[in-house]
Amino acid sequence: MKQKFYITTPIYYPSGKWHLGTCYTTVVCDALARFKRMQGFDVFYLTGTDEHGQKIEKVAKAAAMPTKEYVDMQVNSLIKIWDLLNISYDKFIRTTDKYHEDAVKKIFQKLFDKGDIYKSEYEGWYCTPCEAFWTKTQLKDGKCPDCGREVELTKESSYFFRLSKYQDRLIELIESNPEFLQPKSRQNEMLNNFLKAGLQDLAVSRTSFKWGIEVPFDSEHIIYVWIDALSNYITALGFMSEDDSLFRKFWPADVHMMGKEIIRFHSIIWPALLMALDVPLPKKVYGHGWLLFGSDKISKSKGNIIDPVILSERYKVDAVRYYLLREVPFGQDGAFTNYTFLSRINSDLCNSLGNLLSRSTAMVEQYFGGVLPQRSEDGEFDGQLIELVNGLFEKVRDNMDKLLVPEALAEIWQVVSRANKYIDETLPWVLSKDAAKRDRLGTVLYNLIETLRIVGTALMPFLPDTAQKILSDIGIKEAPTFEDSMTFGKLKGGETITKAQPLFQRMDINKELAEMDKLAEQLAATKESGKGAEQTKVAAEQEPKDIKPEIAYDDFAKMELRTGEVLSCEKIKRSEKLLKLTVDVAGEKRTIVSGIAKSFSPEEMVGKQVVVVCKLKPAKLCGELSQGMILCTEDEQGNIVLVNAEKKVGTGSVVS
RNA sequence: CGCGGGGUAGAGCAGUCUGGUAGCUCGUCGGGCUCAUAACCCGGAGGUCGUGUGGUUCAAAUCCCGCCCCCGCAACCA
Repeated sequence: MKQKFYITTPIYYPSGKWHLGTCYTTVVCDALARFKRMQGFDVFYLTGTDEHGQKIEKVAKAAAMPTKEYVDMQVNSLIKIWDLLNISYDKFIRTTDKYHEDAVKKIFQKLFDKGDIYKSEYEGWYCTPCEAFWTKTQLKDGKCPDCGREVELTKESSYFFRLSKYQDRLIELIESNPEFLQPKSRQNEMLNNFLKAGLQDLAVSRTSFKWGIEVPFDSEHIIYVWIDALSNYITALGFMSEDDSLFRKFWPADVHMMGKEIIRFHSIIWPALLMALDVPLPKKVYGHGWLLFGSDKISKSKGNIIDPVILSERYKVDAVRYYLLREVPFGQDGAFTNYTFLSRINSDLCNSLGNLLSRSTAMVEQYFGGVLPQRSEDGEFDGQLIELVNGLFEKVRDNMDKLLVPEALAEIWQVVSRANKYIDETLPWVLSKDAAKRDRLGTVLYNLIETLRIVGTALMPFLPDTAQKILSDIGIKEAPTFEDSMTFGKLKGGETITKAQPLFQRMDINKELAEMDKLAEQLAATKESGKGAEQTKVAAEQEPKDIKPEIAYDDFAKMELRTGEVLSCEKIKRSEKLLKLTVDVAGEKRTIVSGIAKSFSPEEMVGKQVVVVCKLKPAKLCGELSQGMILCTEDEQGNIVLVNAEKKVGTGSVVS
């Protein structure tokens, strides 16, 4: 019987714009799923969306759309991204799917009947503008951690899950089963911070919003995210439905993959829920690190492009997949920059891999008319190459089994490098000039093409398009099996080979970085003039923290900041957000275009003192040339607030 | 004293458990080659391993102690 393998991504929250980070987990899971399938496992790969909750309700309202329409739109765009990225998921679950909602109700009912859910009161501090409850520990200086305003002690009726009851079993689970929660560093974090500190029962319903699944016996209450979202991993398999054959076949999950920020829910709440339901626990919960989007030190780039669609269309899907799979050390954070992205494409995909394919196939075409010769005369250097190639699959498998995806890829590139070196050692172009060395030449080329076959096969789970192209370039039509790939020497000879077109186009990095800068500027400009403040704010919140590198004082000193006085101000017709200001800075009149129209009328700006960034390269916004920038910040509601000197000072005063 | 991770060449990382020649990728410099996408191959330069001229030891990046700095977590950010 085939062994099964069930792997899941988290379900994603469709409240903002999708970006590269969203793709990371999904691409990693895809490579793992494809690799397992290739080994003959019966694989079920689940991904999906978590669509309920107050925030979705709000965002949809801000976008002036019915809630369901809004999530449909978001989900469609996500599915398009998955199609583009060649994600081979077996099922896409939406928490708004009827079967999921039904199963969640049954789960809730079952836990209630069992006594693991009870009704009580949720005492918390309520922030009226934010419509949010906070616990005492969440408050910042006794005020709302979101907006900083006063909160009032309020009671809300709520259903509670007896999480505390499972505390000891959870501690036992993590302590006695080190495989369950990975990487290991998270185990102590969970144990010390939460489990041993004592678990409190968990509020699992809300009355403050409507967009969700109703508690089956109490329509006032909506089932909160814990039970609604986490249970997707079993409802997707038909748990508590008429047909639960998939559940019986695939559960428990082999891996729940996720970003490190949500391992707490998956290693504490989720197992506890399963314990309460008498369902076996998943085998592994893995919290990977983040892809951070910092500014680009080396290129002084203005912005990193993190839109997966734009990147895939410009540089090919497999370039994006490769970057995600290779660059982020698993279990740690990795930083995305335009520069590291382009470098990876050039050095690994073009120079090493692409060039190997290109030079190898070119020689078969040139020296043997495009027909692969047979292996007939072994020689020096062959042994080392063949040994490395023969060991490749085992190494890749070992790494993949440990979820070490970048390491698995590194092993493949070891072989690619060795093959490039083999060409230099064997000097085929010298052999080609001596008729007596024809058999040896044929063998060298055979060895290269055979190496490419195995490399191409090994790449299938990671870079499906590229692997396919490599294999078809060397005359292989049928998809190879895992078995075939294990051993060197399966090619028969006689295959038709033509000089391959480049797999990836090599780029001039500096030029390309400049292009990316332009692109980033255009994107920023459309964002500026486009959507409403609320949506932009939500999208911004979704993005991970910007980790900026430290700068020297000198770098700071390069900026010239001066105070200025607004002499006149008018709206720019073509834009919702832009105002055109004329500002006096030390007697010099500058035109500055600023995206503050949502918060300021032109009239109220006149006469105000502002801080101006002077030496900024002028930029055209909506056809108007802007010579500088006005410093602003934003409050919690997304209102723009001007940054200013404490007292009125003379115009043109330097800010430092 | 909340818990945890980290500080190693210009950049990103391995090595630390089990002390013994500090390694990998990218970049940089020099050489080789001409099959190939100015790619490929070889070699060099560059590190007092955060710090204390701290302790243990024949020997410390590694073990112990003190200090400094960065980062993550603390009830839904992939």
